Amino acid sequence: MAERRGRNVRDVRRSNRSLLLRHLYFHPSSSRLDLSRATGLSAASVSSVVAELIEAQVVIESGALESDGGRPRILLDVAAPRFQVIGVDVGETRIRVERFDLGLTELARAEIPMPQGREPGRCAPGDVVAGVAEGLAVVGLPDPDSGVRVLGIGIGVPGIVAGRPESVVHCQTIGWDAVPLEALLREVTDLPLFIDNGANTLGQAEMWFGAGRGVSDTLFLLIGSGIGASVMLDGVAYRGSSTSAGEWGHITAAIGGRLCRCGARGCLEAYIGAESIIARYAEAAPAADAASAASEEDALLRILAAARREESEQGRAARAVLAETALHLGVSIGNLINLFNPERIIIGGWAGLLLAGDLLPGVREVARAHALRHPFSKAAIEVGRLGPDAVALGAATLPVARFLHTAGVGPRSH
Amino acid sequence: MAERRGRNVRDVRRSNRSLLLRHLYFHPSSSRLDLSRATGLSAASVSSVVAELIEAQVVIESGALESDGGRPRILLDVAAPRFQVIGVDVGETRIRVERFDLGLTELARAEIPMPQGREPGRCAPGDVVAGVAEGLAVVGLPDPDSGVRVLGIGIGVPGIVAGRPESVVHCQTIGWDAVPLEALLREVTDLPLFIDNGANTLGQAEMWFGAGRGVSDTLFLLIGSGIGASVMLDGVAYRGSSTSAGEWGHITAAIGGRLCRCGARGCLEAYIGAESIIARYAEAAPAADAASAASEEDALLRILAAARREESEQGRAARAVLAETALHLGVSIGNLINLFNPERIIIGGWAGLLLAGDLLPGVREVARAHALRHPFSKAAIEVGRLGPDAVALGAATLPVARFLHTAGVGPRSH
DNA sequence: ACAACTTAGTTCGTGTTCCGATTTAACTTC
DNA sequence: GAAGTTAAATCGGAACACGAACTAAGTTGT
Repeated sequence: MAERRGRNVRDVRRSNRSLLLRHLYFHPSSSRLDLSRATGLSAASVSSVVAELIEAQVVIESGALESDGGRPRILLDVAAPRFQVIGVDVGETRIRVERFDLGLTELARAEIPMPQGREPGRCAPGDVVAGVAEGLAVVGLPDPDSGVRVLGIGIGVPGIVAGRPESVVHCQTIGWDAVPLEALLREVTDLPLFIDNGANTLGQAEMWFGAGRGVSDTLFLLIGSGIGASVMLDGVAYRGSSTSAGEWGHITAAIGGRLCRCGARGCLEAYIGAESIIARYAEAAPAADAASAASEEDALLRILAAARREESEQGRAARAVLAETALHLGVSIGNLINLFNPERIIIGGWAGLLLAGDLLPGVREVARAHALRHPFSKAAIEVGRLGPDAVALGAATLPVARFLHTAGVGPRSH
Repeated sequence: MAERRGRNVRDVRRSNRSLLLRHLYFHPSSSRLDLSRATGLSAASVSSVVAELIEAQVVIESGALESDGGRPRILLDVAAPRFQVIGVDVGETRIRVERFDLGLTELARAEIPMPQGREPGRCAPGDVVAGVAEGLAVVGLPDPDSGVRVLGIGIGVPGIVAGRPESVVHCQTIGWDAVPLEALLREVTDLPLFIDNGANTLGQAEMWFGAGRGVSDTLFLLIGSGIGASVMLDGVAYRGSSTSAGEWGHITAAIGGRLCRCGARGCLEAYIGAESIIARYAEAAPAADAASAASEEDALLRILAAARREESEQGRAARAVLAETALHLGVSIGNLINLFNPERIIIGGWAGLLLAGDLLPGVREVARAHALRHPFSKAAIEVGRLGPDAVALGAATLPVARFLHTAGVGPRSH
């Protein structure tokens, strides 16, 4: 128990350097005095650490503020253009690769469709690696002579990421069992790799730039074709003892209930995921036109539209299916509130964003009825702000987070 | 985000002092060299810090090890007899108060029955305060001239403990809403108070001295008349944003299901708690003798015995009720494994310990069938080792934990 | 126009702290 | 009793944050 190592006097500097850099990253254009006040460090210490960061070209003086009666403040900023990161979103149907600068301004992007194998929803690890390699080639790298350093590649995948130090990916729904993705990808790149669950990376993006800003205990619910969740405790993703925490999709919502694509019965995903909503509607209203939809997104939009048509048979069927979805989502959110006592619950994913418009009030009410009063009153249930395409953005935050943590003195080739 | 304060060079000393003291507490009779090796601190630093702790009379030299060819090791120990703590278990039917030394060796105990009010299961806050005061008087305090310092009183209560800095207790089942227990108790004692949920304190006891030793991510499930849980992440209780995390009893196990004593329908407690088991058996086998049992414990024992009688009507009813209980417990454990990815799940509480003998294999199997393969394979489902009476012991760990954290330099009257 | 303010940032001396090297302490073994 | 061995203490050096004093770079008032 409590086997943390003893602290060194140099750890103090490391910790303070990282603290100042993080503050500067999330509060751009601060002066040294701002930093001093925000962190509690003395002005002398801030001066000293900032000088070091400027010396290392991690921070730059970016201007000065108009004076109001004294010496003007010199504004500091992270030297965002000098560092770049790459974010990858491995989806079941396509791979998206984006290149960003340190400030996560997008510089280039590529989208590679996945070859659909014999069985739908199954993709070979080799195809994913090839797709990532192709995407990396398209987005390119900065000119090696420019002095720009690429910090690493963050990758969001639709499965459980386990194993240390080499990441291994499990995903029952697409048939991956202990795929050594990190080792496979190392064949196509030398850059540091940061692999995480896609729900986690999307949640991370919302924490940094979306509905989770400044909140520490947050649950991010990703509702797409299937569903997943990311548990953010104390501002960072909680991973559990073997990095698979937050597997929300396959908790049992109804014993002996509907068959799920994972093979079990009564999984929550079989009531909330878009695939299941579409299937349930097709069962309830066989004559409906949803089957002819071009995509899942299109099909879900048609169901939402049908639900608004008062008198038709299909309207009744659509309303029943959506009501069942809202009921299960609300109950599950109530349960999560009791278990985790979060400050905020964020609903995201492409289906979640589509559904939230019509369903959110009902979901809130069901959650209220099924949660204890006290924790419910502290939990805000909100909709994600970033859209479903932020998985790559969130993945790119992973190398950035490492950089901020090490304050640029990590393993560098310098 | 990340608004931690800057670190000081004196924080290093504080942190190392606490680290060494904690190590010494959990690994008694270590030498300075043992400490150095275990913490990574240099021998010089260990010497210096230990000298300080000895000077402060927090640590003593307690002997020497036989030499094996060189200077013998001097053994160090925490000066346990110089410090005492008090643990209180506030139950629905009785209050237990125990006095311990720092090593949590019991020195005195008292058990005060609670006056049963008009409605069963409702107890007035005033009665609790009076009961605690009476218990404190019985266990007494050390002689003021002895130099023994009492670090504080830890209190485990059956409800949600919220509020800072003054603890306020909510409990829907016994009718407490925002009871300012800390303020009320301050009327009867001047000692520092540490109030927490009883499931948390019992879980804490298991973490320090029972089935959770050395494990960091653990869920402790308390099954008594009602049920509760304690979520231990990274070795300490996770409390959520407003300290009510782990409210496992009133998550919804079946939508529109059995009526729970909290007023909602389908709560897990209505399927797993001893009160519900007894009620369900009484419904299924009205002729049974369980109703005449002297206590809930007695009633549950009779149901377990009935279930073992092959051919009787009552045996079938008992088996059906217990099977339903095992099913819901297993499903819920499977869900918790998916969500939290714990290293260990510990079943405790008086009813949990009684049930585990017969039900555990079935519960494990159900959990396996309802959890994802990967996280299930990492989670051990075990039975608590400390018995149900360790709530007071666990409560007493709270002031001890604070003492170890501050290494004896906290707010002292010295 | 120039002194008097005002605010931002730097420099410097001081006190803590950990650490490596060396020394001292306390044994055993030959 | 000399040599060897292991444990612990001591000492000087380096890293660090901090407070106080100081410098820099403006505005304001007369």
